Amino acid sequence: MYEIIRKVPRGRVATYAQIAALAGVTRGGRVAAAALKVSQKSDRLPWQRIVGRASEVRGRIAIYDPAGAAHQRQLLEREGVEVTDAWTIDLRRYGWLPTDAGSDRFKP
DNA sequence: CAGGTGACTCTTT
DNA sequence: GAAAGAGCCACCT
Repeated sequence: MYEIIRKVPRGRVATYAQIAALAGVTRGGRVAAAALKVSQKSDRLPWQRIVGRASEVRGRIAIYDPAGAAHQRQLLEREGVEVTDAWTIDLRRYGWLPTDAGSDRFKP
């Protein structure tokens, strides 16, 4: 799962459910979230690019801790992702399409 | 084996 | 569209 997360390109974001699905876990949003929660800094993951899915076209920063959320926001903006005042991201503009990185490396 | 949990999300109002 | 509620899945007690 970490390998999949590392494939999300700069300036793009993916949802927890999306990561889980690519890892073979349908409706495993919470699982992906848990995986990130226990990850260590040494894992060098672009964790800031994984967001919750607020609707069909909107992603939302899912960090509850205000400081952590602000941090994620800063990291995203630094790489060109626009985050709204409501802590949401337009997935139509910044959402990652797995085909971008060649999903062929994933074997069911 | 039963029950609880959560950086989630899908469906129904 | 937004707001609730009910699911869901891997893990841990």
